[in-house]
Amino acid sequence: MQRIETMMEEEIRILFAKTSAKMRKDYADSLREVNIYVGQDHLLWQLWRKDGATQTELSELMGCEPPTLTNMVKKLEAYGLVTRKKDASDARVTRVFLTEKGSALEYPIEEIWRNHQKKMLNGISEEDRLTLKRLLLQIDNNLKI
Amino acid sequence: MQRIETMMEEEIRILFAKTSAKMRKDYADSLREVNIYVGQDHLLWQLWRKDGATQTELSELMGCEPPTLTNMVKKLEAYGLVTRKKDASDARVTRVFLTEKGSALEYPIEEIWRNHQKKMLNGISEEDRLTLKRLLLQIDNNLKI
DNA sequence: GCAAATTACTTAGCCTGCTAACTTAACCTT
DNA sequence: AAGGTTAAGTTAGCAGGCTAAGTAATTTGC
Repeated sequence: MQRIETMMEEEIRILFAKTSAKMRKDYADSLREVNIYVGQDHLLWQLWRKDGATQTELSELMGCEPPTLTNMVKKLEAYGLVTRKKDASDARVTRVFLTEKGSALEYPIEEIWRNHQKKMLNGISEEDRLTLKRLLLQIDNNLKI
Repeated sequence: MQRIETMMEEEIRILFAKTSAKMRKDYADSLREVNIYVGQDHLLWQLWRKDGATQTELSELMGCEPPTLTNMVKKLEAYGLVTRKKDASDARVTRVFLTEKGSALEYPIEEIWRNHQKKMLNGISEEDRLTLKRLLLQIDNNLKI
């Protein structure tokens, strides 16, 4: 009994890691069409919702550490998708703005999202989707602290 | 209607990415206790099951690309956890073996796994665990090809 | 039996992502 | 107003992970 449960937990852990890695890989392939890497779309998404956000705001929204954001912004700046401007009222703060090229990616990337979601959730009922969502939230919550 | 479904899919996609990133992070913290990085435990695990596996076998079992494996093995070799030996019958093949230090990590790392699984699945019923497993398998399968 | 194709692995060069340690600017606090 | 603390970013250095291109050994196919 105990043995079976332990085995199942192991399988879930491994399955979870395996599935999320595969999702990421599959997604990376799609994003290559628009010359973007996984994670960068997330940053752009935040800017589509709030252009001119500060780097601290962005790293909090994205759930990543400040150095990760610094690097990513630098790269997107090198690609010509965003620009950085120092905040007028607080010289410590840097705000990130979309360029025209960065804004133009919104629709193509949303299209990639839609396709990816459709592919990933194919054949899964509405009820199961709700359950999956609930379980993910619970796991997410279990990992707090 | 359509709008709601689209939003939910977006949330699942984002939630999934968020939760798996958090799992990885939380897990990385635990593994730091034994001076190991996420992914390296997976390689060691394969060797505990099959010491002396070839690199191609390992990269297939782990679902990663050969260069990823080359790098990881190199690092574990530098740490003194594994050694590499050329195969006698086929000079192209490299086999990976555990050192004593590498074997010794089996129990501590299994303990970390158990704790992590317990924490992650806390409060989730047996039925829900089965559902989660089924959904993960389905998503995994959807992403094939 | 020898050239061509395949296999196993490596190298180089990107990327995300992390921690630790640092800089600079702003804010308290006495 | 000087000195310490906090806050926002950066730099350096290390991981995993990828693709593209290269090397060397083994098969295959004529």
